[in-house]
Amino acid sequence: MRIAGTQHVWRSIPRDRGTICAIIFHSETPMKQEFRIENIANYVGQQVTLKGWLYASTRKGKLMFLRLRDGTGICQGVAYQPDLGEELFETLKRLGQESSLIVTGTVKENGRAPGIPGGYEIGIEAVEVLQNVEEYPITPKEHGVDFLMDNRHLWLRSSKQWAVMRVRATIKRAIIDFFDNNGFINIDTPIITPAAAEGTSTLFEVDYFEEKAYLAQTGQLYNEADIMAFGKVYCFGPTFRAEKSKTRRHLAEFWMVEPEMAFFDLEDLMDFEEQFVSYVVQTTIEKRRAELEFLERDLTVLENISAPFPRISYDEAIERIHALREATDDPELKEQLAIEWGDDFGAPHETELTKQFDKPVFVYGYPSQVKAFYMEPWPGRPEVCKSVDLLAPEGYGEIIGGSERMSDPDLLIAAIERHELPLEHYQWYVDLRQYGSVPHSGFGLGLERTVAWICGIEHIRQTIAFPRTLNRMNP
RNA sequence: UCCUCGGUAGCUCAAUGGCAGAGCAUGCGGCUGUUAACCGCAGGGUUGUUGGUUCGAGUCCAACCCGAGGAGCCA
Repeated sequence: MRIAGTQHVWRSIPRDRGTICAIIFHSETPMKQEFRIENIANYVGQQVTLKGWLYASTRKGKLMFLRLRDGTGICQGVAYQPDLGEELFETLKRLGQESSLIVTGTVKENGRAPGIPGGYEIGIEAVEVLQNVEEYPITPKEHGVDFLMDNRHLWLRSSKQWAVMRVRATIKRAIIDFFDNNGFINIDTPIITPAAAEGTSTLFEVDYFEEKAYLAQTGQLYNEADIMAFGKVYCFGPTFRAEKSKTRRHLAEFWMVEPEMAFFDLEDLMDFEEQFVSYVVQTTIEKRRAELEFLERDLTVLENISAPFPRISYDEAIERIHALREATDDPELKEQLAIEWGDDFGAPHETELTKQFDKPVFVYGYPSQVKAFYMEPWPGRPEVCKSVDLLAPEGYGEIIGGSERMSDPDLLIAAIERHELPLEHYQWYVDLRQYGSVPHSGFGLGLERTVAWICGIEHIRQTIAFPRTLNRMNP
């Protein structure tokens, strides 16, 4: 992990008296200072060189406005024919959208100038055209989803998609920082696994040297082994679900961060989760305000996200949904909200429930029958488990699922048998309860759902560069 | 897997069963403060596929293909 403004350079040293060593060099200026649009405010009055692409252009006679991208932002370039000369101005006039170019000019402050961040423009003095583009498919007009997804490799250049990916990267970084700064160690868990880890979802099958194997749906079970060695761990990687699900919050391949903590009970887990989510949201607002504002996200809603979050039991949630169902006059909603104790929540239940809160809400103590086999039973209520989901507000639904894990080996074996899972594949997992078992808890947070919520965007497919959905694997 | 909607120019969409259209994009021309600019001219079509009804099908019927929204399932 690189820290801002620093760089670690590994230089291997030749063998010297039988030892191999390495020296870490530390420097304040990792790279030659290059102009970047995101830092344009620091360059007012200076001549800069912008290496990038033409995002859009418009002109009015001998005056021309070019919207330029360099990967870090968008800024306006202004070209005036009498200053530039006829030949260069003609060249600019003929540039198509997404032409690659190197522009030299002087930065000026101007409130009228659009961009991210806006308010600055470059008075163009010279241009080197690397490639002039004839006809770029994505025009600055409306397009359909199918077309845009077919052109996802180009769509990523569009400013909204670009802004979402910038926010995503920051969220991911904030997640990693939070764990690294709170005593966690990052351990990678396997992607190829011999059996369904949770026994609850459909998996992608792969051929593993002529033996059946599956793409991982979670790293959690391995995390449980890891905490007995390291105390607190997290894994953060791709996760695969083969459900033929077709909704705005489902991907076949998505990224999940899963922390696991030894000597942690359900109460500790909720305390920890609300600190974690608050940190991620506040850090993202701080570092990506321009992008979130460009996405027209209501930041007052996000600024309110701080611990503590409301906590309700599954029993209370069911009562609230029953009351909502009584109160509504909409027959369709009445139908959708039908639920009995013991059922899992569907999307409409979560949506209506979370509308009652302006922060994420914990729902704890789900019926064991709707949850994975490894969750600790509630003391005195064996039909309920020590699970907790965190539901995001504004209808974004479950972003975290977690629980206290079973710590008793006999209970665990019984649960594995009850779920008809192959015990031989779980023997190592049972071992963890036989050699120094401790109470422990953990959770999984879906990165894309979190990005969708923080960015305030409709569909999860726009929160990952190249989404894998039921009907799409290309590009 | 189920329900609903859609597929016409590169893109977004029109077209009572009767000549295949517009805007954007592209090319050419005009304009000194544009924000998806504006004005004029030009080129651009196997109407998703197959079959059927009809004097005549983009339009009606059937099957299939592809996509979208939702449900279930899931984080």
